[in-house]
Amino acid sequence: MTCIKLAGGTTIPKILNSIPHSCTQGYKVKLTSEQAQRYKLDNQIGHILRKANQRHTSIFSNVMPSELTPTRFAAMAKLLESGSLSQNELGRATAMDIATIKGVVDRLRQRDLVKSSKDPNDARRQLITLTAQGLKVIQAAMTEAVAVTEQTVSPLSKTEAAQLIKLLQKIT
Amino acid sequence: MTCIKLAGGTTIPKILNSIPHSCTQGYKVKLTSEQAQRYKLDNQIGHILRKANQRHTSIFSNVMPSELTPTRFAAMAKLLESGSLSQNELGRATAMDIATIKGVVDRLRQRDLVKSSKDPNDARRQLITLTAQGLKVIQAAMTEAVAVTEQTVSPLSKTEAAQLIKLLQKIT
DNA sequence: CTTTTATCATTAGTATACTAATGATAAAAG
DNA sequence: CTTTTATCATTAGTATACTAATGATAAAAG
Repeated sequence: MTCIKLAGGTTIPKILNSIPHSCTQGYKVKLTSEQAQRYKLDNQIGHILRKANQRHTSIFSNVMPSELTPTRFAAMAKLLESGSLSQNELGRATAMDIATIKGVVDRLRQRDLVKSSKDPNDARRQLITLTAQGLKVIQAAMTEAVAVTEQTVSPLSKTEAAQLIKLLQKIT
Repeated sequence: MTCIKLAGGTTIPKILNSIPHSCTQGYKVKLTSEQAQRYKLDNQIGHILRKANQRHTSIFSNVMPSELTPTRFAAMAKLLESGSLSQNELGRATAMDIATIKGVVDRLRQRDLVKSSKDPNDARRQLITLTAQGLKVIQAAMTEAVAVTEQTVSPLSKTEAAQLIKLLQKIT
């Protein structure tokens, strides 16, 4: 990359000069050399995470039936794992806040994949349960989920895929 | 994990038994042993990606001024890198589809961080440009972005962080 | 030049994903 | 038992993130 030298010895990418004239009035470069290194958006962890997530979601929707989204799958998979849970418990178990899990559960209910009932032991709680149809759907989806994961990590070797999962879990 | 044995030699986690009675009518286990291995939601790459992304977004909003979100930052950082771009070009450069980038640009315009003008050479295009204030904001934000990245990968060693970025880029 | 195709941007609709405020109920503290 | 605190769920609001349809304009094909 072509760089230019600033007073003080700091260099920044040349491309900075391409910002429009109207914006450069009183423009003062305050980037440290470290920042100049990290400058590229495409090397920022957040941006890459977002893009990786995007690709996974795309694979998911190609492989899975249209009634299932990643969050709906997560909620149903967790219900299969754990049995009935209150709505908030299900949210915590799938990393969704109370407002998000409510929307997900509402849409699953609309499609008759889960049902909710009052907890007899706690009047505050809605117990969320898989319906018979929901059970069928999530069982079939578990098979496809394997394919989604495989396709997502297909650019990686088995060792790399395991390494990636390990590292991601550390920053979660 | 406690497991139970099925006809055919396949085992599944015991916890499967905790699904409600109403759902187990006619229940047939169809999981392969491979699926039983991959069963846990928390080992699925998609789920971990989603959670890692969640943590990053949370760090971002703690560190950055409230007027900036990850996508707004990405759009403005790209404008700083590349100068004026058409709305669609900016979307492609930041991995946002046309509808998403429109919303982001609209909100940046509302806050007077970017402005748009007709491209004199192509009547279809809106040229998006940083405003003077937008330039100030994104420059200050670049400093903070370093902190966001550092905090996000803080559970990792430098080697691990570099490794993670390399692997993520491969599946993007 | 005219027709076809591609690109650009907008709009309506659906689905996450969060904050903040609210009211109901349960658990803990006194 | 009564007060305080915590938990549960709902609601309104804002912000990504996508699909699909639409109309305007530009580029390519004929």
